[in-house]
Amino acid sequence: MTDVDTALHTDAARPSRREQILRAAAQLFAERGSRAVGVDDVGAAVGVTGPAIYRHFASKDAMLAEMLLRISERLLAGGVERVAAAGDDPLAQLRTLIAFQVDFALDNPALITVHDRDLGSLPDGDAAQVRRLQRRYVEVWVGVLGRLHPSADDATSRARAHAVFGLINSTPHSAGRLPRAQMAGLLAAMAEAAATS
Amino acid sequence: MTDVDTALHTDAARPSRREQILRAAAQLFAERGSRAVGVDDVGAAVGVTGPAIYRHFASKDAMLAEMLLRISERLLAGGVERVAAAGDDPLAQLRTLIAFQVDFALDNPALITVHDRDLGSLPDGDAAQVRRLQRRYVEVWVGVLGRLHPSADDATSRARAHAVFGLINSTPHSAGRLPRAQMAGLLAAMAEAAATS
DNA sequence: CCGGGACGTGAACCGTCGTTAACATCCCGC
DNA sequence: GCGGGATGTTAACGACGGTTCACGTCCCGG
Repeated sequence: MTDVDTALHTDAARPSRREQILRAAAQLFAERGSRAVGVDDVGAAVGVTGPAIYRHFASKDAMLAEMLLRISERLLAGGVERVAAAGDDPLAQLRTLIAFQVDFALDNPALITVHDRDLGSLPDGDAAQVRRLQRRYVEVWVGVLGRLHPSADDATSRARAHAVFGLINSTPHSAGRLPRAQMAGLLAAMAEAAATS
Repeated sequence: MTDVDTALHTDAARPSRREQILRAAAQLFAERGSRAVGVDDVGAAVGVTGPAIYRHFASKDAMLAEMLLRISERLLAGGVERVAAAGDDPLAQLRTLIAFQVDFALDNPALITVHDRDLGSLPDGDAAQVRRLQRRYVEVWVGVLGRLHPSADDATSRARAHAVFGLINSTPHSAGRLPRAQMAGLLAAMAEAAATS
């Protein structure tokens, strides 16, 4: 299909418009919150007027939806892949999961912020889909944490997982103040200590 | 001053209106985000029409401002007080800080959520004041963490503090699934492990 | 008992913002 | 080189939401 061709061309090859828009929007949404950012602001950020956006997205909500869906999919896919590649040792799996999440959080503090702040301003359908993906990602962690703490029930493992997410996803609050490598090491060490405690 | 008298009377004695409104607003803001909540919604939540709110608050922003200021002040005051009461041992200080923050996070998940999601939708002046209070609270933690890790610089301690906040403040994401005492124990243990790692 | 302040109400005002419409422009393939 | 699709622009529409207004009611102190 020419559809797919075009899509591949525009989406991947050149980082063109649509992608620029998504990136700029992510930045703005993270800074001010999606509801506080106007279509005109997003347009201006890529050197275009507001309504021009509707050539690339059906609506503002659709923009936010695609953004959140991508993040959730990336996290889930990455998590599954890392765990699978880590062999059978739960501790090794935990370490690779932590490293993965830390990298993501350091590379995309803006996405982290938007991800859990603006989920609520999403149309019900999309919100549900994002939540499904999030839940599956959490379950990956729950599995690993469960094997690491055989006596703990799933509810405890889930709470532990959320706590570790909170720890690692603190990057938007403490960003840039520390060299990346140092920050990565610190977060990884803290996360592992917390997860195995 | 009659001012103070009245304030004390209305604010403390009876949990009347103004207070009801603040509580209801906190709940709604936490669920949907302050910008997605209309004045009418807040009014309806306390059995009153929208405009009635302007008998108690100068504006919607003023409501949010008072909410965030109170939280920040409560945290700072509580933190300072606990540390002072804990003697000289940095580990004892850390433990009491953690217990304090865990209690707060478990008692007020809604406030936690609003606190760092809606700070951005605050008039510049109020936002700055809230940030000042936050900073001072963080500094309390930084002091303790610094004494606990003598070789670490302040930037590291600050990052550590934010990470621990993220860990403990994960309560809105994993609320209610675990009995409170169990959740408190889990979070405290994880936080201590992370902070001392 | 009566005058005023606290508290509410419904209606109207007005700015903001997402979205659409009508109209250009540019460029690529036939 | 010509027609059409992709991409933008400006202007306008319509809804929503914060805020104000004019008007009631209730109650309490002199």
